[in-house]
Amino acid sequence: MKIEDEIKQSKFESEFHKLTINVLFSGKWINDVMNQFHKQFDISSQQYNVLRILRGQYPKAATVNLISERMIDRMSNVSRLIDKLETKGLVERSSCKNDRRQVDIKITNDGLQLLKQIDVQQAQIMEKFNHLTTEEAIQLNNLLDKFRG
Amino acid sequence: MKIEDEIKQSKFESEFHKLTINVLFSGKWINDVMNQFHKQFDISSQQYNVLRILRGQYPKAATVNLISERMIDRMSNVSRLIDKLETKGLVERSSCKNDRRQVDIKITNDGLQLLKQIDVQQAQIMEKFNHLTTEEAIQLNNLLDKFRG
DNA sequence: GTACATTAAATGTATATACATATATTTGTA
DNA sequence: TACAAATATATGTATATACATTTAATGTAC
Repeated sequence: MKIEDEIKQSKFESEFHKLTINVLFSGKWINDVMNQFHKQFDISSQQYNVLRILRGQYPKAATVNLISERMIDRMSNVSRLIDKLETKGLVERSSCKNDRRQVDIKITNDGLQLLKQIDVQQAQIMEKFNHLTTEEAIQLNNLLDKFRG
Repeated sequence: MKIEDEIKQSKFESEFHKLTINVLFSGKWINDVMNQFHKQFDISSQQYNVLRILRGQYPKAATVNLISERMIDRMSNVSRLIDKLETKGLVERSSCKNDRRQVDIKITNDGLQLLKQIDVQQAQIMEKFNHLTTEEAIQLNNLLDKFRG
């Protein structure tokens, strides 16, 4: 569906103005899709993002800082996200020996299990959302990178 | 900057998975840029979006429903956004004669003035952010529309 | 070693958001 | 007409987010 129709606006000041709105809208759209999907697993998309980062480090631990740097949403409050995940038993904290300011965060077996469970369904659902060829996806990735400068 | 570097992730499951993250990231990125910019005018990007919609209708009034349909972020609580704008004297509410359930919302002169003031600076700033040719912008708009399906 | 700046993480707080529910009005229909 | 269903907006509430501040540990200059 064209962005003009999505937000019922027929005219834009320029192709670039339209693009700004299109990027904003598409970001929110995919964010909603993901949030909706993750809800059934009782985690937010941000929490999912943290779990993915921790699995990427596994079996090494990660620090709050490392997680922040790799998150899609930089503004997130990682400490409190970790609180939530810790309460659910999906991650565990332990103080870092080398630098006692830091906190080592590791994904638990339960966390890894949950991700595995999500992976399967996510792959299926993402299939349905993929309306682009690989060529087009590459092109879109490159244009978005260039858009941000 | 490539998305790989933005979130320090070198590998993605597929070009499409990377794309999902790229769209999410780019949306949040432009959202942050806009929020930061609008802050100096003491309004949020959502409030700005509402003002733009109201200017588009001017001198006609708009209803809460019409605004909702045209907003970039559909999930917004338009009633409370209008509260904020009304307090600042940028919009005014009046009950609709034809249908007393509806509320007529109109941008005030102060609201129009503020938008005019924002327009000038926004155009300048957006210039700096435009790293694409018109051809590329058109292409990116089309690919995003196709991405959402 | 002491003093001061820097860094890592956590916390406080105000505002924003998501989602359910309430209130008022209108519409459709028996 | 009466009464249920639908619609438009507003409100209640729990959670999330943005941003400033705090606490603790480390690094650095003297």
